[in-house]
Amino acid sequence: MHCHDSNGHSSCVFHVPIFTGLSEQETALLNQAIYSQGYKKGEFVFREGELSDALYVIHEGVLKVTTLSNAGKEHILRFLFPGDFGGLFALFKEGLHYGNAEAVETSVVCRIYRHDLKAILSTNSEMAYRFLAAMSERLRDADEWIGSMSLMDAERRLAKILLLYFARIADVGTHHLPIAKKDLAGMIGVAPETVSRKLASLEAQGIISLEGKKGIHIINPSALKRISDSL
Amino acid sequence: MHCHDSNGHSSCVFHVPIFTGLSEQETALLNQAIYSQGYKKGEFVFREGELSDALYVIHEGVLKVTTLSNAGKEHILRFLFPGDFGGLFALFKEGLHYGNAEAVETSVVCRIYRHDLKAILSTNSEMAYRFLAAMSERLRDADEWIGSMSLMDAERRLAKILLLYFARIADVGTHHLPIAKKDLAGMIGVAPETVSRKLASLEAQGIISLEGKKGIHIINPSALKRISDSL
DNA sequence: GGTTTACCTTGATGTAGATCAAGTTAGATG
DNA sequence: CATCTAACTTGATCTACATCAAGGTAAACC
Repeated sequence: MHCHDSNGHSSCVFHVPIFTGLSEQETALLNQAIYSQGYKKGEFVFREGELSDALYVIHEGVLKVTTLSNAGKEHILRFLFPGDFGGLFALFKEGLHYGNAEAVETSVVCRIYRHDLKAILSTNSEMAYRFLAAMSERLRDADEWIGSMSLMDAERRLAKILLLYFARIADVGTHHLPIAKKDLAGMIGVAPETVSRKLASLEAQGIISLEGKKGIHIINPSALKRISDSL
Repeated sequence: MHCHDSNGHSSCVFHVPIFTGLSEQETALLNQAIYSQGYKKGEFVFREGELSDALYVIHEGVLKVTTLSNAGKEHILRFLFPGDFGGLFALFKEGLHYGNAEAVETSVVCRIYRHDLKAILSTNSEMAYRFLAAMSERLRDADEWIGSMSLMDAERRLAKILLLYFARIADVGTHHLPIAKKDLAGMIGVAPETVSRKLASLEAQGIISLEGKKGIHIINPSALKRISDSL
C-alpha cells in the first residue's frame, strides 16, 4: 500500500528533516518507494535477528525499541515518535536487526526499501549528507546517555528522561506519557519500584504531579533540569 | 603538512574501509585533502566545546575520548585505534565537539576538512553509503553498550570490555593494553578499586594473568565470553 | 639509574538501589 | 458495566559496589 493522507497528498516522510529539499522528480521517486502499514498496540514492526532491507519511518504513534539479553531480560533502547526512523543497522550493514520494535499504541509506520533509498541517495548527495548528520546526532545522544548511565544516580537519570521525553511529547501536543512506568524503569536501567519511589519523591517536592497510571505533569521543568545537571 | 609515509606513498586513511574503492582521480583528490599531525601522550587532539570542521582519522597510536560532567567527573566514551575516526558530530552537524580526544600514547592523526570531504562524498555516492554503514555500526555498538551498562554487573562489563579491546589490540599485534586500569574503570562506569578486585578475582580463577601495571593476558577467552554472555 | 609520583592494591565501612512480599488500583476486556 | 488482570505502590530486607583510608609498587622523569 502506498502512503497517502486523506487529501490524496503524499505524507509519511515529507515532514521528516532528512527528506526535505528534494526536487519534484525526486519527490515523485521517493513517493513511489514508500509503503505504509498500520500496527496495533503490542504488535511488532520488526524483531531482533530478522533480516531486513528497509528503512522504517514513524508516521503516527509510538514504538519502543528493545533488546533481550541472553537470559531474557528486556532493555529498552529508545522510543520512536513520529518523524523518527529505525532499522538503520540492518538496512546499511545488510545485517540483522539487533532490536525489537513494538507498537506502544496504534501506529502507522512507513517503509522505504534499500534499493529505492540507495537510488535516491546516489542522485542526491545533499540528502545523503543530511542522513549522515542525523546519524551523527543520534550517535551523540547515545554517547551522552552512556555517560549518564555510568555516572548519574537514579533520580538524576529519571529527571533527565522526563525532560527528554516531555520535550518530544510537547511537540505531539500532550503531557500524557504514552509509556508505562515499568518501561520508564527499563529505559533508565532501574527497578520499577525505584521509579515509583523517585516519582513520589519528586511529587512531594512539588516538581511534578501524578494522576492515574500514565499521567505525569511537569510543574517545574527547571527544577528537573537542575537535578539532572547537578553532577 | 600532507600525509605521506616513508615510501612517499599516501597513507593515513587508505587502509580505512570507508575510503577503499576510490577511483584514481578521487584518490588523488582525497590525498590532497589530508593533513596529518603528531601528538605526544597527554596532548589533546580536540576538546569539548570546540568548533571544528574536520574528520579525524587515527593513523598511529591510541586516543581516548572523554566527556566531563558539569561537576567535572570524567567519563570515557571510547578508545580510538588506527583506522577509527572521530569528531563526527562537530563535522556533520556543524556544531561543537562534545568530547575530548586525548592521546594515550604518541599518536598520528589525519584530518580531512569538511569542504573537501563533502566534495568527495558528493561525487562518490558509494563512499557516502559506506560512511552511513560505518556510522550505523557505531550506533549499534553504542546501543549495545547502553544495554550492557544497564543490566550487567561489574564483572560482566569487565569481561566484555576485555574481550572488546583485546580483539582490537590483537589486530595491532600486542597483548599489552595501552590503557591504565583507572581508565578501564572509567569506561565501564565503576570505581578503580572494583576493577582491581574483579581482575584479581579473574586471575584467581585462572582466566587471565596480570603482570606489571598494564599487562593483562587473556588465558581463557571463552570463559570471559561465558561470563559476559551469562545474563 | 635513582628518585619521585601517580597508580594500584587491600581492607573496613556505608549506602543506593535491587529484590522480595503483600496489598491496591487503574484500565483493559468481554 | 462488571470483572479481571497487569501495573503500580509501599514496606522490609539484602547486597553489590562506592567511598574512605593507608600502604605498596611500577613506571616516568630528570
